[in-house]
Parts: sequence; C-alpha cells; structure tokens
Amino acid sequence: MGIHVVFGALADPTRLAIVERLLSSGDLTAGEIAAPFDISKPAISRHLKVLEEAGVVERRVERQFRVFRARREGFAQMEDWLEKSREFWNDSFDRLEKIFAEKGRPDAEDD
Amino acid sequence: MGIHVVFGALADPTRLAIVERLLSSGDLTAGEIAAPFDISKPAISRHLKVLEEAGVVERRVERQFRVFRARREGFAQMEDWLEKSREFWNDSFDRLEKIFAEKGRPDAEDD
DNA sequence: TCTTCATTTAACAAAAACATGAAATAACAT
DNA sequence: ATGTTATTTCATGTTTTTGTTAAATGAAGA
Repeated sequence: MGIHVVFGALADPTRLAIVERLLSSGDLTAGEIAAPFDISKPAISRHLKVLEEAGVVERRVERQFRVFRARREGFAQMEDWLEKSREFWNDSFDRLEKIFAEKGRPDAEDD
Repeated sequence: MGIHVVFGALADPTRLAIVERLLSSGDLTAGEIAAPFDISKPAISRHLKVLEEAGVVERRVERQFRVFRARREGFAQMEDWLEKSREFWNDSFDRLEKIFAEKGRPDAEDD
C-alpha cells in the first residue's frame, strides 16, 4: 500500500492526537475519541476512516459502539522504513570514515 | 514545529522518493533530483522547499548549483516519536501480562 | 556587460483535504 | 414496531496542495 499513506495519516494534527491518545489509553469508542475535540463528529469519523485505511488503527463493533485501537502493524511499517534509512546513514558514515582514513587526516582542504 | 509536519513532508510519493534517493546517493543538485521525474522543475523545487521546511533535508549553494542532502535531525525526530510509541506498546503488554498472571494463566490462547 | 545555465518565484487552474449540518444506518431497549 | 443512542454517509462549501507555464533571480563565464 505504501508507507507514504501511513505518513499521510499521521500528517494531520487531529489524527496524530487521536493516535497518541489511543496509544496511551488503549481502546476507545468513536464518541470518546471525538469528545475532546472542537470539530464535529462526522469530521472525526472521517479521520478515523483515514487512520483505519492506512492500517494505523483497527475498528471493531462492540454492543452499539465502534471501538478503536492502535494497530501494531502500522507502526511496524514505519519502524521498518526508519530502520532501512538508518542503514543508509551508517553506510554513508562508513564511506566518510574510509575517505578520512585514506587521506590520513579528518579535515583536508580539497576541491 | 511538530512531528506531523515531518510526516506531512513524507506523505507525498514524489517527496518520499526524493528523500530515499538522497539517502542512498548522498548529495544531489536540484537538477539531478528533478531529472528522473515526469513533473516540472518548479514542482520539484516546491517539494524540496517542503522537505527543507520540515527539516528532512538541508540545502547549500555550491558554485551555480543548489545541493541537497538528507538531514539526520529530521529522522531523529521520527525515531524519537516511534520510540515513545514503542514504550506505550510495551506498557500495554505489561498490563496484559499482569491480567494473565492474576488469572493464573500466563499465555492463554483464547480469541 | 551580455549570455548561459540552474533554480526559484509568480500567477493561475485543477484536484484533494477538511469542515459542516442534515439525513441515513446500526445496535439496542421498550 | 418505535424510540434512543452512537456513528456514518451525503451534499456542499472552503481551504490547501499540487501541478503548469512564464518571468525573475543567481552564479559563472566570455
């Protein structure tokens, strides 16, 4: 589906706040999620849909409520992407070290 | 500035591709960055501005070129946010363990 | 200075995102 | 069945994002 969709889901302040609250509070109903915000319930409902479609939260029906919960796999996707990026950082650090070693001193004045 | 700005910067497929290329290739000029894409240079220029304002890349002037590079601090922000989230996951796992322990059954495979 | 190459800013159009109130649906209780 | 509570879908308006082309700016060289 693409990691950019996950990033997009977390790019909105309202959605980010929802996710952070779900992380700290565990399961919450749509109504509980909407309560602290000044925006309408339809708007929150859409945000929840975006988060669900991105795989960041999951929804289940319990009695007359829809209960939401943060979803591990969504976070795992980000972890993986960042892990891959970290490798690149390490690689380029290695390249720099090699260059320094060959030149014999860390800050040579060239080009 | 808010982590959601960083997420927003990476939410666009073109910008994500730019960042990934900068990670693997090191420094690139605006022109080199624009080359593989089908969209106009002004459009790429704006994407680069968004990435720069989010702190994900940095720009410097070298001869007649603008050279871009991925920026460690931008990634560190995400690492920190994910690290914080990971703590919450661990905490809720602890809570679950405690509940199982009280029930006398450490790993019940019920649904 | 005049030209050229590299890139950004400006002006604008199309598409997407985000909000709202009203109506529809879902689950449950009476 | 009818009503009540919980939530989503619909129709719509506004703002933001993303793209385009044309013009402006920046740096370098003749």
